[in-house]
Amino acid sequence: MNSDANTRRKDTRGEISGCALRLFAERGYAAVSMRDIAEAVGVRQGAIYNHFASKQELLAELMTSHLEAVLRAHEAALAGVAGPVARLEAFARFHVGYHLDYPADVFIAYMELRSLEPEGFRRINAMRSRYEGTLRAILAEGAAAGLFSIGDPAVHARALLAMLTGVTVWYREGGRLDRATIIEDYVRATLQSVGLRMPRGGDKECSTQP
Amino acid sequence: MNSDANTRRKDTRGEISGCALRLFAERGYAAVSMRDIAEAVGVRQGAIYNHFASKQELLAELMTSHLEAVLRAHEAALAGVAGPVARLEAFARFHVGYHLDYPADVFIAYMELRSLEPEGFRRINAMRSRYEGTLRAILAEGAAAGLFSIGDPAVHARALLAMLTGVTVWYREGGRLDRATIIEDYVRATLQSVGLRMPRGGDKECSTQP
DNA sequence: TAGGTGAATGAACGATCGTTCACTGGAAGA
DNA sequence: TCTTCCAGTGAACGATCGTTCATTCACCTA
Repeated sequence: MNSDANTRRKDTRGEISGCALRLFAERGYAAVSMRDIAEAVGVRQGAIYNHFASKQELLAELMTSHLEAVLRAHEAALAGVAGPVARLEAFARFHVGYHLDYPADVFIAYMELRSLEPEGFRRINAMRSRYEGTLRAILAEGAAAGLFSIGDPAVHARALLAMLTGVTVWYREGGRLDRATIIEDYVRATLQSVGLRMPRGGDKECSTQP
Repeated sequence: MNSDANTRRKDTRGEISGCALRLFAERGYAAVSMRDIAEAVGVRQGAIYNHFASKQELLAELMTSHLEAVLRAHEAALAGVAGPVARLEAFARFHVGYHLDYPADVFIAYMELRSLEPEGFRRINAMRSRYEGTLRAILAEGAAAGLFSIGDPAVHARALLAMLTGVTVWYREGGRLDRATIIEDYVRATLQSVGLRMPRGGDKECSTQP
């Protein structure tokens, strides 16, 4: 029963993170109290402070670990992919897929930046800028090579990030459309937005067939 | 001095709306207190209740009047415009332009839906759905006519709305790019995203010139 | 000039906020 | 078996929350 004990061993810290993540995403940082989080975990409010120094640190921790995971996964997804077109497609595919898998993490990282106090804001905003910068670089490279037809690369990068991230706002598991279809739609919109035609021929191109 | 008196006559209700709008947009509904709003207006907190029944009603009022204005302006912008391509361009041009003019209103209407209590939520969400529906109809019509190359029209509509609305997140007056340039970039991205090439020839097409 | 009216005040309310802390209980190491 | 020690408790703190209300004030009408 030793491994069982290890498996079942309560991971209060992890549960606090998970519940706080969900609640912050649902209602917003300011609208969630430490008592709400404690109740969701199944402890009293004092217990949280055995694991996190403050509500603010809890938020910063959630955002930091999320952004570190995003940057790691993002670098892995683009590693070895060469050329602006292929890299843009890989970026879009990764971004939407990751956001479908971790909607709450992403939503918080985008929405609650303003809830961070200056120090945490600077650190976490720098990580976000790094991510945005890689997309901007792809777009600038493609435009310089004459492959993309876009206006300002920085504007287009922000436009695409907003579009791709927006999937978290409406997507719900078990809805009308499956994950793969949604990703393909967003990838298509992304590639076409820079003036490309579809990556591959016209399979499943038709939009009106049921 | 009569007209002067009328002109200078204090419009406390209007000032409360304006300050609340700005503060809600900056910090979020839950993070702004009635005392914060009162201080911004220059009155004590009790005075607000002479004009609004509650904080919740104040939020609902802001969102309702904004959405009514958007729907009115949107219908005017699309009136008489025929054909999916022209209508899509008009939609994108209107949406970005309006959002550049009223970023705080728009930001609140998108972000604070979850802060509304059930009744207000239903009413205001219905208005938002109406707006989204007109874009979805344009896309479906264009796809059915074989003009647009898109996946699911509902997905693409949400993708475009997220992209176009995202301009409010980063745009600041007096920045590097002027209003007209930004609008053109977003219009181009929108039209190209459905598989169209640029609306008009190649003037100011180059993306790398300074 | 007297009376009426709507807006602003400022103190107060009960509730809830983030946070602290002396304590308790139970499992791990000696 | 005894000791140690961390995690959890539950009450309490000062502050702040949305809201109320008796009162005061300034202005319009008659």
